[in-house]
Amino acid sequence: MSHNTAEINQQLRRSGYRVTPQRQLILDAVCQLGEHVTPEAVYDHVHRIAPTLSRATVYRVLHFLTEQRILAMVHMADGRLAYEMAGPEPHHHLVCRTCDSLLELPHSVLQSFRRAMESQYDFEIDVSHVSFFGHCTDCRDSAGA
Amino acid sequence: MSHNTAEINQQLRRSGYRVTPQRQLILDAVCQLGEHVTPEAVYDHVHRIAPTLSRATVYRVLHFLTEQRILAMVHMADGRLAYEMAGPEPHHHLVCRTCDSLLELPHSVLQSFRRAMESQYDFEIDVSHVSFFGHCTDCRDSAGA
DNA sequence: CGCCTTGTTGCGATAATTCGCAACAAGCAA
DNA sequence: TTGCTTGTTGCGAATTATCGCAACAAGGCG
Repeated sequence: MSHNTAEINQQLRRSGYRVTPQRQLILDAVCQLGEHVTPEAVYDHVHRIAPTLSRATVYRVLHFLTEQRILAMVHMADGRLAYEMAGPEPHHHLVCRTCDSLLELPHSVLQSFRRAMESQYDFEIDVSHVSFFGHCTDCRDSAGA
Repeated sequence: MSHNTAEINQQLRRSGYRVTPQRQLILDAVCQLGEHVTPEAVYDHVHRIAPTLSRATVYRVLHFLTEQRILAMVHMADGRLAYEMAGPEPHHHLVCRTCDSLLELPHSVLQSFRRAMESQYDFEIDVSHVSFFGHCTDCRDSAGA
C-alpha cells in the first residue's frame, strides 16, 4: 500500500470528518487495485473483508474521498466513472474510444492551458484529473477515420 | 426547432441507418430542451407524445446520435451525462463544481492544445465536446479555496 | 405497390447508482 | 473511562441505465 495512512487520517480529522474503518478499507482497496478502479471492483474487494459494508457506502466514500482530493475521478470511454489515488502530481489520460487504451499525460502539458483559462475567464480549472477522448495511433491507422 | 431535419435524415440514410419516428422525436426533444439535456428529461418529454417509447430506446438513441456526431455528450459536475445538439463548431464547458454553472468556451482555445497532443503523442483528440471542472470567479471568492 | 432484409424498438429482467431514515460509533470533553 | 454529539453507515426502496430477444417496420427491390 503506497499511501500515507496517518497523514490522510490527520487531514480528514483536521477538516472535521471522521476516520472510519470503512473509509480506510475503501481507500486501501483503490490503492491496491491500481488505476481507474471501478466502484464495483472496490465493492467486491472490500465486501470480502467486511461483508456488511454496503454498496451505498462504497459510492458515498468514493465521492467523499474525491471531494477531499484524496482520490481522483476518472471518466472512462463508456461514460462510467472510475477512481484512483490522487497523487501530489496530477496526471491525465488520453482515452482511445476504439481500443479503450489509456495513455498517460504528464501534468505539465495542461499547465499552460490552465493558466490561459485563469487569465481569460477567471475560472480555476481543477486539474486533479482530466480525460481526453479520441483515437490512438493504431486505431487511427486501421480505421482510417 | 433549429436543426435541419432533412439534412440529418440524409446523413443517416447515407450511412446505412434508418430514420425512425423515435429518433426524430428524441432529436427534436434534445433540440427543444436546450443545453445539457438529461436522458430522463428527454424521456419525460417524448413519453408524453409517444407513450410506448421506452427508456432503453432513449438511451440507445442518444448514444447512437452521439456516435453520428449529431449530438454531443456533456459531462456534468456530478459525473452524470447529458446531451446537446452538436453544432458544426464545437464548443466546450467550464463547469463550476460549487454552483454548477456552465461557462461556454469557444473551440479555438482548444485547438493549439489539440495540435500539441497530435504531434507529441500521435493521439487525435475528439473535441466534439470537452468539459473542464473547477470553480468560477464567484465561488472561488466566497469559498476561499 | 407489396415483399423481403435487417436495422430498430419494446418489454421485462438486470445491473448500476442514489436516497431516506433509523441505528451506530468516532472523537471530544469531563 | 463514560457519556454526548453528530457525522456515518446499513438496509431496503427508489432511480437510473443497460441487456437480451422476439416482434416490428424502414427502405430497397422487383
